[in-house]
Amino acid sequence: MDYQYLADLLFPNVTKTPEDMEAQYPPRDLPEGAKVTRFAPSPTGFVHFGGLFPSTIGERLAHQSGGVFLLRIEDTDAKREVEGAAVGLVRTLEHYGIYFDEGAVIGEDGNICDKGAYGPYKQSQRAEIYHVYAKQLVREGKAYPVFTTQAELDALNALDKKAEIKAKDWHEDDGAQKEKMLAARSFTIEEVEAHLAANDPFVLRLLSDGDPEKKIPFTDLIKGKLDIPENDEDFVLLKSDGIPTYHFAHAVDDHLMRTTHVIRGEEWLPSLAKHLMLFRYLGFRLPKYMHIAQIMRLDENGNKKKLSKRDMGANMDDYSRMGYDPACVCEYIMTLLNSNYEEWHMQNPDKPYTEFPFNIKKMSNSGCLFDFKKLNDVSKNIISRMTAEEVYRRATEWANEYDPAFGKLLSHDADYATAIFAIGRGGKKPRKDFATWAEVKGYMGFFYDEIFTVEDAYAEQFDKADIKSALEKFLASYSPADDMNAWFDKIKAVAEEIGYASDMKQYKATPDAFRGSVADVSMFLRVAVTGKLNSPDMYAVMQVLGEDRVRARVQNMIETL
RNA sequence: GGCCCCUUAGUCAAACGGCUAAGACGUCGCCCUCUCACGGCGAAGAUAUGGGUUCGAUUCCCGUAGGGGUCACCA
Repeated sequence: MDYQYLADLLFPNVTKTPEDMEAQYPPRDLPEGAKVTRFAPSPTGFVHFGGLFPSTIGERLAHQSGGVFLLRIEDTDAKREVEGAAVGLVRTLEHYGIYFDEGAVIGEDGNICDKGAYGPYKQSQRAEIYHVYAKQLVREGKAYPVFTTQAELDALNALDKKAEIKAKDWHEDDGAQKEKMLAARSFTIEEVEAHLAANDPFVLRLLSDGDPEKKIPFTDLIKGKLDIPENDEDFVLLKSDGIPTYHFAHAVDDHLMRTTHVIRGEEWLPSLAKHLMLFRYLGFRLPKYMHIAQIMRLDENGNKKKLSKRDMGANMDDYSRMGYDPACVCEYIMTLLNSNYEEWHMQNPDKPYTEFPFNIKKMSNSGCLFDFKKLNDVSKNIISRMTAEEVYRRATEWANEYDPAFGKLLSHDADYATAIFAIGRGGKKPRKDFATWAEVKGYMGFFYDEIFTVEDAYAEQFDKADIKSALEKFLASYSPADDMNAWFDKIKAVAEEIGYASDMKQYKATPDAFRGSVADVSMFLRVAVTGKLNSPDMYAVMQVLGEDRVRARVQNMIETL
């Protein structure tokens, strides 16, 4: 067979050569050891929690080494593409502090556009480039066309692929599949000419020379040494619309974009053999690979399952809705990514995670379960270290979007709100009251008369006459000018006046000698003033609330009893 | 089913082949304390399993089991 002739027949318009491509996309001029990484999502929806892992790793490795981190949009499947998804992806990644040096960025018109010399960065715009290499492979007898009629193609597209595959009985189908593949390899130039004349579409398949009995030694940066069986499948390179499959695009793009480290999920491990063959056929130098373990969830039977789109916690936008601060999510991701991160963070509590020396060797090779409890703990710690102003700003931002009524209350008096957030903040042992901005309202909503309420039931467990008399006595002596000790001495005095113990040690030793204790008196005040059974320090609460509100609420309680 | 990956407490995990197998989250108890939160102290809890190699195995090798992934003109 005259492969040069076949190549010209199939790709008459391709005049450029791989050498031209090499000249157009030369090796990058970067310092020794600089890594070029990329995030390459397909624009089929939102950013998945699992997607934040490879992108965080890529970002860290590139920027830590003085390299380049780029975004490539893998939109080779027009059928699955979701309108506007690419823009959404970029915005969400930005929300989590992930920025790209190069690739697809959001332009001034709000649409995706290119930045950098190695583009285009949308695969759908790179058809010409792929065809150069496709033609080269045909010319070398390493790839061949398989024709179908338009009618057959339409029928194929109409099938629900996933459902069809699921129903398939693999071991019975295997042999037939193979025979079909081998049959497709034999064709004549005349047949090709006839098909082309009839305008029949074709796919381009790789002509595999592999033997799966033979194993290729391979080292993955995370998984370690692996033995990969050679690929023996004539897989599709170009689909009938001329757009490449993932495999072909991966080889061409990552070579021409000069990617040094390919970071992707371990679900790609089974197709690695295809990629090894492609890089060999194309004469490309193989990049380093990092196949990262999947994030798992528990299914109803208690088994681990890959965290997938529909699962709780999969959509990164959900975290915003739930009120998780992006900084907290990033922190949690770092703890999962590098096992020594937490130790480092304890030693460097004030440094941002970008200063942490990210280490590929410290990455886990097995999939971990997503743990909200741990996320909450990490979040509480981070928020507890923020200043009151910062907490106010972020909580208000969140509320304005997801709870506008509460957002309005917060915004109405910034100083008041900030004073509330300042309670118990700062110092070595700050309060850790909330892990999400959504919890803020429940914690401090009582400071606002608009949403302040008292559950009647709270007073039921005490003697109403005692409560009333304690509150009245409190009002008689209360002065906002008192310092904390003076304030508490007055509470103790009230306790004694109504026959309650003012000394807790004494009360605990002989509880039967008293009707109650100063703790109970404090509780009367707490219920009256906060409407809750627990609250931050009552002195601090009253100071922030101010005399008018305190008196009004206590008075109201007295009248209600 | 074939192929591939994985396996240390409930979860995340540390341990050049070498002390009583770290630490964090969670759980429970005690202390501190005007309640809560914080903090302090403590407890329970793990090398899936069977063989080998070795003076010695969580670590290396083989088998078994379990879990996961993948097998498209999807990525």
